[in-house]
Amino acid sequence: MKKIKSVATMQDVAKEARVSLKTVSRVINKEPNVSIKTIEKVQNVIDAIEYQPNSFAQTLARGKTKIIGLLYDTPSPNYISHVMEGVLTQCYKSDYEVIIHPCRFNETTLLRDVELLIKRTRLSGLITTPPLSDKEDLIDLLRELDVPRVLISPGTKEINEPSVKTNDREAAAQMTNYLISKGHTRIAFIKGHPSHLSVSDRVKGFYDSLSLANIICPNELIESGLNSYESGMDCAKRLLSLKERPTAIFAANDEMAAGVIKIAHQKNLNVPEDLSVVGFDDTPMTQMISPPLSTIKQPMGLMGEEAAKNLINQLEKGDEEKYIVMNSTLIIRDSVSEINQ
Amino acid sequence: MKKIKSVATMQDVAKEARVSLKTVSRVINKEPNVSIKTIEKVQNVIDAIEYQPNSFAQTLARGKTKIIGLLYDTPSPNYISHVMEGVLTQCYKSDYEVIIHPCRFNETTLLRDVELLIKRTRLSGLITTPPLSDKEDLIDLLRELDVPRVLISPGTKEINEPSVKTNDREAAAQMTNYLISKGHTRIAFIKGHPSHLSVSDRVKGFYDSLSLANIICPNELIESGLNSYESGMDCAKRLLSLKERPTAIFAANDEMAAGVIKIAHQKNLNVPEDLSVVGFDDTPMTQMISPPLSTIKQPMGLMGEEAAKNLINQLEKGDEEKYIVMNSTLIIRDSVSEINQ
DNA sequence: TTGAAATAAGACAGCGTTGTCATTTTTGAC
DNA sequence: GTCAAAAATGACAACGCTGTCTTATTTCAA
Repeated sequence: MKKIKSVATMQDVAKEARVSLKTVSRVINKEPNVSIKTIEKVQNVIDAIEYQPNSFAQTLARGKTKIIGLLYDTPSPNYISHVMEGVLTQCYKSDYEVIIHPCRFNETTLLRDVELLIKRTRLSGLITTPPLSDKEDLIDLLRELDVPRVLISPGTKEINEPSVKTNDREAAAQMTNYLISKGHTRIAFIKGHPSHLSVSDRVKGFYDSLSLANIICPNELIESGLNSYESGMDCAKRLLSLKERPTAIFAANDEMAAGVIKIAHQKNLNVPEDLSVVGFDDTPMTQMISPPLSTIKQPMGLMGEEAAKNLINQLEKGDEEKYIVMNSTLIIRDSVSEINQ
Repeated sequence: MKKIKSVATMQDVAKEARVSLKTVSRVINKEPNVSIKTIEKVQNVIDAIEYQPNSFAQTLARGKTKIIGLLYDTPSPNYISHVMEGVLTQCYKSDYEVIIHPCRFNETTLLRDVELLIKRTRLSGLITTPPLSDKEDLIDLLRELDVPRVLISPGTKEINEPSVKTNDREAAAQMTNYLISKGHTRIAFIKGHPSHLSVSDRVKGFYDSLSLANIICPNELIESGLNSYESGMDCAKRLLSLKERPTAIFAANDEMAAGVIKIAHQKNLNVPEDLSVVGFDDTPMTQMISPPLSTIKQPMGLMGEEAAKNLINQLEKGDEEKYIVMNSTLIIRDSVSEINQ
């Protein structure tokens, strides 16, 4: 059974334009040494017959792919879908395909899995999202396999890898300043999941701000959550049972902050009158709870774009490791009130 | 510069196993007419040198791809990421790649865009999500181009296309029954965005239940929202200013329901004591607002899986159009209370 | 034991590109 | 007008696999 050729090939273009295959190839890839006249001639034919290069043939002939992998492990749907959108837009512009690959941080087969993915798809570069960006054995593997990569929001500072991060520490400090400016001095902090370094590190900015203001934060005011709504409730229960209650609670993400508000209401505390609460991430839900939560917004879409841009530059121009830092911004809503004593 | 061959090729396997290229190919593709002895011999070599077929060469030789496209247009991040996960798992199992493609429903270039996507990537099948599943000119295009396809949650009943839907109508009726069973008779409904047929159609189940219970619903109790939190607030403002207020409000999605609760609180109405509210979708936020919202949960991940399964069956076994209906389930929380008069 | 049918294995061309190298054409200084 | 250098174009193999067709081997009834 003969295949019916449904789409035009380079052969067709060449014949129609009365040039060689190679010349068409040159035009398509914008290689030098083609006369303007020829370029026009060929381009006209390409447009006329709507020729689209066969990327599989290209890949085979070139010996390398134009595919970028995006690794993720159930961060919030909100986070991943925005980052993904950014990556997709950018890759689309540069003619790269994206392969989205869900992973399970804890599965023992993770490394093996990723290695197979790389071999199978021959992808040419990889973007990781938290918490995978902090998984050292994974990063080691990529380094070993010599896979160009960009890590989104790795938690560790010293990491020597191309990455895109936000200035969470500064933003957390700003938010703390804001609380202090409202008169709060007894401020609690709920840290994030220990394996989500980028989240659990947010406490640093908190300390920065406090020490600048000469406020000492007793240990009892620092809780460790697991990023979930439920864990936020648990931490809040403890914090709000303290003999001397905090007047404000800063949670390392919005879900936990929502848990705090829930418990506050259960204990008949009004937010923000009796207790100020702030979160981190600006998930859509923050506008729907009451009171609307003050929080910090990361430019997630842009981070995806920057990561892709960075990676593509590595691939095409051989640009070396680059660290990009983007700005998170304070979103002030109604969950904080002034304290006057 | 000679390329360094980093991965094994079929050639290597053939040489090592002392058979022809074609025989290796047969083993890999599980073609008949290979002796068990040979299969084992070849398989051993494959395992030993960790050979992975080059999918680009395969594709080129076979003349068709193993790629499935997933089209989406900003439904909620929650929705798309779950559906995506389902599609990915299923495709992964069957060795298909997935290309995720964001679209803009309203952009005039949409059709052109999708056509280019198809030509460029040579994808062999396509899955659409709402609201794209209802865009007739898009579906027509796919039919014209003869692209195998599965629509997720198309709104129109009569559509003659392979699809995966939920029994939203029945679920909405159940939810209404539930409200009626709690003594409510004056129940309002907030419809969804008109171009999201699957959402805006949810009102039908509402009517089904009412007429079965011989309850007449005056027009003033039917509002049209736009799926957003804000539009939910707008509708609620109107509904709660009615001379005779509804005792319960059923919103076609959770965001709008959250908007209703917000307005109720603003008007000093307690939910559920003074007003019962229910939603649709079971977004995570429903557990974090107060009170936690009763709602309807779609098996989003499974829908993605089924859609992919359905499509792959079409592609490989030539199975014809298939309509799959899945069950949505009621999630009862604390936003409804009994009425006693 | 023979021979025809069934089964197993291989040779080779092609899929649609790009890289390398060879060839032709153009350019411009003298 | 000449000729060397530069620019433009082309021929052809290769990328790694699969489809088609051919050939070798095994099976088993008579």
